[in-house]
Amino acid sequence: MLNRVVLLGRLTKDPELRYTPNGTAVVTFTLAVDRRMTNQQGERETDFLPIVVWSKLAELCAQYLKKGQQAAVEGRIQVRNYENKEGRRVYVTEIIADNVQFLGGRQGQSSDESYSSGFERSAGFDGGHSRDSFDDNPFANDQRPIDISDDDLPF
Amino acid sequence: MLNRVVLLGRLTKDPELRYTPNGTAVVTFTLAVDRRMTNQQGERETDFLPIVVWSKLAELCAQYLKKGQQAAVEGRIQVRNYENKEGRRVYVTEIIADNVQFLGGRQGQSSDESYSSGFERSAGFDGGHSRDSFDDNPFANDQRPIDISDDDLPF
Amino acid sequence: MLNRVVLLGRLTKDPELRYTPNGTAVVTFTLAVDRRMTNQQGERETDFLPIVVWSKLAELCAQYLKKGQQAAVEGRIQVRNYENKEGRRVYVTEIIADNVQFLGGRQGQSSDESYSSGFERSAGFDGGHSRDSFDDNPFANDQRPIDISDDDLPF
Amino acid sequence: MLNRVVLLGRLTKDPELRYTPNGTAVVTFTLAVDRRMTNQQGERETDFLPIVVWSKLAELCAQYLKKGQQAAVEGRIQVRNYENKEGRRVYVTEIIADNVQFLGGRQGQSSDESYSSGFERSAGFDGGHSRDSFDDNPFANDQRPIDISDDDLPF
DNA sequence: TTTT
DNA sequence: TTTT
Repeated sequence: MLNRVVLLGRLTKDPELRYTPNGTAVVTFTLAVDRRMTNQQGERETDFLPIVVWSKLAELCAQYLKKGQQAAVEGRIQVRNYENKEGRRVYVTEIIADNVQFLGGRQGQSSDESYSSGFERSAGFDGGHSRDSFDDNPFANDQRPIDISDDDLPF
Repeated sequence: MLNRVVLLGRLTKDPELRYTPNGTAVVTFTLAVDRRMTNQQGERETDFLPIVVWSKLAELCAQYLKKGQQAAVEGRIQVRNYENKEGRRVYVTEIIADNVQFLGGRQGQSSDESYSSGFERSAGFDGGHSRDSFDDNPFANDQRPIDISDDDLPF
Repeated sequence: MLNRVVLLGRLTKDPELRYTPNGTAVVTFTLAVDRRMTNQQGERETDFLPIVVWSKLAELCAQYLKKGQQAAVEGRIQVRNYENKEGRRVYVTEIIADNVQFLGGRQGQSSDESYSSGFERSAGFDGGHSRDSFDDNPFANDQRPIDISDDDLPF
Repeated sequence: MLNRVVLLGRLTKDPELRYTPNGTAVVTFTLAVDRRMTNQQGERETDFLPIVVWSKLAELCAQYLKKGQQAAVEGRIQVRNYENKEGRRVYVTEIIADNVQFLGGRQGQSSDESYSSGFERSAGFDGGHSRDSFDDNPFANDQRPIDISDDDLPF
């Protein structure tokens, strides 16, 4: 009915660009959004929110956004679910963006850093964690199998 | 930094009111929000979004909102995580509401229905389902142990 | 860049449907939106916000919305300006809606009331007021000459 | 009831800081927000939206925001009206902000430029225009008499 | 697991 | 100029 989200934060990594079998572009990235209020211990916490962008805008994001850069994201919250290898239904909450504004990157942005973030990514997000443990992590949307169905298209 | 959500939908059940050890009220409910677009099969899908409301507003929600009623909810998206009994970290995405507007209920609202939904609630939300299967469900926020910590307070 | 508005309020009158020379539908109405806080005198004030809707959605609004009904409106703020008959530039702030949700009408809604509001409308909105006094009123968007230009189309 | 706005744009001038008789800070500035769509002539238009910020946040804005800088603004739309010297009621639409995020300034930001924008301001916003013509301009909120009433406080 |  |  009415489902609108506006976020401002920073990319935790370079965006991941993929294509559906039909050739539609999809980009995913995580936006680190600081909370305005500090917690009881006086620390500022951060929410890590998974963003999904489709089509032309996806390609623009892949081209212009990099790890550490600020972005404003507008879209809607959506819940996707799938069955993991243990036969459990896993629910994933994502923001499907229809407007992304690229804001200035971080100050000392060197191409080195960009490269290294590319490397981190190809080396695997998941580090020493087992694949399974991520499957139940709703933010591990970058880990899901490459076969994005064209059913996921939001239009 | 900037994290704003506005939703319009219907309650899937009566809200659940609880209190922290310190006596702060918390209400949780699920909002069924229809998507604007139909999917490839021409069906209109629905997102079920977990809402959390604190303090005075929580008590107003518990008092005035009932299963099936429409509500407009304004707040922010937040991610909570905890360890389930299998030692896995489970992530839960919720909307922490700071403004809830009560819109007209459904037409043929009989007190019977209200009563029965009240009964369901006091009888336990979880019914015949196993505890485990809920633990990895990010929307199963009502299933988490009764001991809501005062650390969860968003102010 | 990013310009998003979400409102919840009531129509002060039936919507006004018009067509551009090209045949595109435009609907305008005013949404009465109560403020959450009361003022220093303890009164609850209301903002009267001019809404503009184009195309198919305009026709749906004209068909389903009536004076007194609640609506949720999503869109963007826009400023239009024109020259009045005294040669002064007049600025008008409006919300260009791209999503309107029709919420329940007022309780005792009789067809009589609908009829009478329809009558008021066809009898002329402007009543005994002079044309001039409206021209400098930014909310008098319904008073502007019937010749809506196709340049006003937001797409 | 529900009235939420989120904007992303650039300051057209340095913010104007003033104080109510009671000593509460108010800052006003205009945010230039580009439209996403170009018009029929293929030009990208811009909306100039008047922002008002109160209290502590006002002082932070005065301190950190400068002409040309990007800001994300969250708040609500409000309509104020007053009588101009000709006895006409003038309506002013403003965004009352309750969250302002300071984003990177423009590239070559020299203190010179800041100074010059300060100068422009003290020289008068109004340039060669007559006072009267501004009075009917809803964006001329910086021109209104210095006597901001404490009644304008939004809390 | 779900609302109309 | 206004809605409940």
